[in-house]
Amino acid sequence: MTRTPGSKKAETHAGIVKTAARALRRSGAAGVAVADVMQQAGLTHGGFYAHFASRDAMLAEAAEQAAGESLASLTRAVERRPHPQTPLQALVQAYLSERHLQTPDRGCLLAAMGTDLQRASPALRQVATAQIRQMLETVRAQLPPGDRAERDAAAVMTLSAMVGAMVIARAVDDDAFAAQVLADTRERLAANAAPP
Amino acid sequence: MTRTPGSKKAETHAGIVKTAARALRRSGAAGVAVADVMQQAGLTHGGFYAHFASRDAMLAEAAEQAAGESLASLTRAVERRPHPQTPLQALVQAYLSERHLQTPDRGCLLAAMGTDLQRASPALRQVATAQIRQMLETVRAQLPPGDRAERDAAAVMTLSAMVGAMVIARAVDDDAFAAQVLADTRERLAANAAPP
DNA sequence: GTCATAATATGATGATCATCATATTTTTGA
DNA sequence: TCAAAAATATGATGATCATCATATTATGAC
Repeated sequence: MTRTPGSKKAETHAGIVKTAARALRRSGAAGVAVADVMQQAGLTHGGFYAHFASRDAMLAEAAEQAAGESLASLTRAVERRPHPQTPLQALVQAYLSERHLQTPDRGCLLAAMGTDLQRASPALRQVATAQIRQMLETVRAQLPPGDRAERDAAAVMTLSAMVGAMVIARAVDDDAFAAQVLADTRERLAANAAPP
Repeated sequence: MTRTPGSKKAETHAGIVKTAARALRRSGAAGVAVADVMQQAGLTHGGFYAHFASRDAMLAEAAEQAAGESLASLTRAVERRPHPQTPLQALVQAYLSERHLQTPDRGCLLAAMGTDLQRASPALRQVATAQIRQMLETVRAQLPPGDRAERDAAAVMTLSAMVGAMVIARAVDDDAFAAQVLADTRERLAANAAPP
């Protein structure tokens, strides 16, 4: 009835979701093929519907996994920041880094497939909405003090700029231009955060 | 040999491109089907390859059309701004408007399918890169004076925030939240632009 | 070790889609 | 008006893909 102890199914399921979370960021929502994900997870396509009600359901789980991973990675970057850096600087630098630019499949879901969400299934959008709220909360927690509305607005603007800059940097076919977009946005966000 | 005067082919071609420019923003790069575009343009699918070497080639032309349309619309908004508004305010308000939120197929290409570009054909990326440079130039032209590097950086940050905010606002499944994201970003960008 | 059952694999099925070959219609120059 | 050329339509073809039906294999209780 409930899950037998020692059952392997949950592990297999989690493996598929992890694989799908990478695929979703590498290929976008429309680019994820059920059979490909199963193969990359070391399985064949047939067992898929023993794990998910539909491809959409898998994508929703994958999105949650992906967003969780990248939020954890940002939090880690803030915790392990080198001494002179403020928490906000650490967060912004980690997000707008060369490393993040080059590894979409390990990074932020929004930067990888954010524009697919406006066309996505309700389940996927719901997951994404919750994750966006969490990201905003994480950014807000690093901001200097101020009244509530002001901090909220600053968090929204900061997250928007981070996401937009990464979308643009990944879109262009000129590496130097991409690097400049990231550098300029990092610099201006830092300037905003610390007005001396 | 060259185009006969009075030939209708160029008009038909332009019509297909215009239709495709809408479809590209409505459905994303992966969602545009050749036969659908042709039908929406009032034609059948068979003639397609008399107009384009491939689907990719059509998408590249469509992207150029789309970006041109939306840049023109932004420029118009700046020119026709009501009196007390600065040019930058007019631009930001037009971009981060409820109207733009609701009509992706008439708006900014980046907000509609920006995250597809990292996976797009070289031809499409090249068009997109050129259009991003033009958008940056347009933003820069509205900024208050300052040295060159400073204005460039401010333009990059402003465009990034505009694009990111629209991507986020369209992604979420909560209208009030979406409106708040736009409002907060508008407010903070205005504050940045006019530091008294 | 054996058997019931859970988990996974094999192998369709029908739909969608880009592309192309060929036929038909429209246009144009005389 | 009429035929050559241009433009568009009709109708494959083969590929990809989500989903499902059925067969096979692995697992754990006894």
